[in-house]
Amino acid sequence: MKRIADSTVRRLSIYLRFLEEFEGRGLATVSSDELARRGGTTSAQVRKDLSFFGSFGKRGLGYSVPELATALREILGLGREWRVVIVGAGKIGAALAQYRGFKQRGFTIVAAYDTNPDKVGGRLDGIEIRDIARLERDVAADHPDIAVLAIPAEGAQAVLDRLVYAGIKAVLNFAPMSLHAPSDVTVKTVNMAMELEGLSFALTNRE
Amino acid sequence: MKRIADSTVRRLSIYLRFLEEFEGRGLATVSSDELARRGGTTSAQVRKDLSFFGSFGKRGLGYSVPELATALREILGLGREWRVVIVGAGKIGAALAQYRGFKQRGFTIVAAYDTNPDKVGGRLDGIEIRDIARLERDVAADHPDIAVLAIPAEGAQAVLDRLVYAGIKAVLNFAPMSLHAPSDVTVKTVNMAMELEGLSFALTNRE
DNA sequence: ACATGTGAACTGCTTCACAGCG
DNA sequence: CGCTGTGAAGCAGTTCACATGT
Repeated sequence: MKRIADSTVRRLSIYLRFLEEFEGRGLATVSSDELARRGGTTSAQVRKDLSFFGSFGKRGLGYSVPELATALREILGLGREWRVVIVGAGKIGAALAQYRGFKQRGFTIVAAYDTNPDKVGGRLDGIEIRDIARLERDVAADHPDIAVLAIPAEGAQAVLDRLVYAGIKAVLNFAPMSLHAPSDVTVKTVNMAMELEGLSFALTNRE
Repeated sequence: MKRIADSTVRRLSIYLRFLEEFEGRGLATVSSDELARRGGTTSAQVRKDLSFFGSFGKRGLGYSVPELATALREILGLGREWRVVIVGAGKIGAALAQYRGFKQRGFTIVAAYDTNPDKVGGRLDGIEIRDIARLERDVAADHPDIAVLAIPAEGAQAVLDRLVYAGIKAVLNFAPMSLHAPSDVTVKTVNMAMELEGLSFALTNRE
């Protein structure tokens, strides 16, 4: 398959969110223009994004809401359950563990890991907190699909290396750090510090 | 000033993080190549990024670590304190309130807001939780610089509108929602659901 | 008539490659 | 000589505009 831009995938997520809202309201069809207005983009962009994957609309009419929603779920790989482990049972890990958006979209948290002996054996919103020493063994045995890194910057690269070695192919990183991984491993970093500095820059440099 | 790409600003944040690490280790100079390797980019990119703001290096030698760090802090507007309010005292709000990276970089949380009467009057890591009804009045009186939205998707646009009306110019949004604001208001959205779907897509569509 | 699907044009970010300077 | 700073070239993502199908 042709390489798809990151920005395109992100917009597909947005479109899907609106389509689900429309599904809930029982709307039958939607136009690229309507999706664009909601998502803060253009109708041409919407059509181009979809065109990478096929033709989902009817000329003169628009898109069938349920059909397009189904197609997008298929494209985004949301038809199946993804098994997620959270590494780090601190505040961020805890916030993630109880985040309802996970389950809702087919992401099941199967375990959490921490170094702190006081936390190990406890639970995070019902999820077992295990000793991080077991990380490799568990990953090799359970084959989770995605790991979420919710640990301080210092240890992040080392834990990522261990996860990669154990066979993990997708990582969501909350440590404020650039991480390096082989090209067959996808790493997405969410960095609050960076976003705040972006706001600081915007506030400082406007005419 | 010439318009600076978002990607450039994000990389400046990354460079600054490395420079601070180097400062701590007492290194005197660094080359664009070194910064590039650490940050997962190219030396040409590093030099181009910096070139938008001036000439900070010495040919044949590289950059003075403390000088470049100072310059970047200046560029990013980190020389001053930014006053932040958090809207939403749930799990995400709580995780943010105790996040040490804020204070460390000059972002001071001055207040938190919530609708829940059980929470109002309480504290979040020492920060007072106020009734959200006071939002406009407080913003008008205290002039915080940045608002962090840590509330469910449903109410997010309405609260953003109130913040904009009250005069806020920078918002960090954690609600899984596309938000619309006037062009003089900078909104950065951190959307975990979207990132997870990006990972799902990557796992699904690789050859 | 209306809205999609898509080549072509455009815009802007990244990479190249080398002149310039310490 | 080594590394920066920067025009020029290359490339990728966005926008345009219109032919196409209903």
